[in-house]
Parts: sequence; structure tokens; C-alpha cells
Amino acid sequence: MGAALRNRLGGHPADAARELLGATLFGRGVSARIVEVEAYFGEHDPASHAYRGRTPRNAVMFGPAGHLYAYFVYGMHTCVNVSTGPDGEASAVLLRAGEVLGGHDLAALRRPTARRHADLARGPANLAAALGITLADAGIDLLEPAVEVHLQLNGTSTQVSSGPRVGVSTAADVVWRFWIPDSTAVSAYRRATRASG
DNA sequence: CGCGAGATTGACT
DNA sequence: GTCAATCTCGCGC
Repeated sequence: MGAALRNRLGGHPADAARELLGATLFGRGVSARIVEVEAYFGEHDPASHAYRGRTPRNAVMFGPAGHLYAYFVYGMHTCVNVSTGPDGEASAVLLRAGEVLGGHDLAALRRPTARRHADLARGPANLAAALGITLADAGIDLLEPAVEVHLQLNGTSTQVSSGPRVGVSTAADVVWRFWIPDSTAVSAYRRATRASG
């Protein structure tokens, strides 16, 4: 039941990341198949928001698996994570891209600049926008089907590729990015760049 | 088509 | 004050 689902996300974040590939994310009238994710290993991972300990923002990552960790970056974008690992361990998986399955018209309204179907939920901030997920949703239990933002875990994907994480300036050598290779919605790899300005 | 830079707010040092 | 797990546009080849 709920506990069994949560157990699938309760191990190492890299294993949880593979569980999340192919899952269906529902967000306010739009559903999407998750095709690209990245694992963040909490206090062991220099690239994780939890690396320097618990703060009000990252508190959700320290809780039980299957909850939504949302954060705001670059002054304009929201990104969506799923907390993983046992209660007390601050790991999470960033959802980087999805293919819109249902609610296409609504997704298109939320993503006015998307020109192709595959671009609707391509990229972490775009995925959040297409599904209407904001900071206000942080902390909700994604394994609770009644909630208007929730996750449906499907079978483990057969085809999985892996590589370095995107936009991460530290620990860029760690291979904790996973994607489904035959998807058109996988975001392009970009090395971390300075946000000077 | 690929690369480079700007936009803009919140959280943490 | 500095930095950030990004997106999009515009320019140059």
C-alpha cells in the first residue's frame, strides 16, 4: 500500500531516481510521464541543498520519502523534487523533464513559449510550470492519490541512460542523472555556467 | 545550429 | 553581498 510505494523510494537516491523514471506525475489537470531525473545525496553531496545542514527551505528533504520539495531559483523558476531515503536522511530526486500525457491544452496555456508538444514539460522549471506546481505545494505527500498534485509509480523502465548532472558546479563527475533515451523531452546537457550579472 | 549573456528573487554566509 | 539544481532570445558562423 502506501508504505510499499514509499519503500520503493526509501533507499539510495540513485535507486529512487530509477524508480521515478516512467512514473506519472499529476498536477492540476495535467499529467506527464517522467523521462529525466537527477539524484541528490543530501549531506553527503556537495551539490545538494542539504549539504550544509537543515534549513527551513530544505526541511522536507530530511523527512520521509515521497514528499514534494519545491524550491525557487534564478529569481523566476520553480523546480520540483521528490524526497527519498529514510526519514532523517536528506536525499531527493530532481524531476527534470516529462512528456505531457493528458491535459495538453491546459499545459499549453501555462507554457505560452512552448512551440512543440515535447517542449511543454522539457526542463525542470518548465515541468513545474506545465503542471502548475509552485512553492505553495512544498511538503505535500505525493503518494496520496487524492491530492491534486501526486505521483503514480509505474513499473521500472527498461531503457535507462545515465550521465553527469546538469548545471551543477560541484561534484560534476558523479553520474547521478538518469533519463529514458528514446524520449524527445529530455533536456539538453549544459555544463554549469556562472550567473554573473 | 551552437554558444553566450541577461533576467530577477530568495536564501544563506 | 553573493550565489543559485534555469530559460530564452539573439547573434555569429
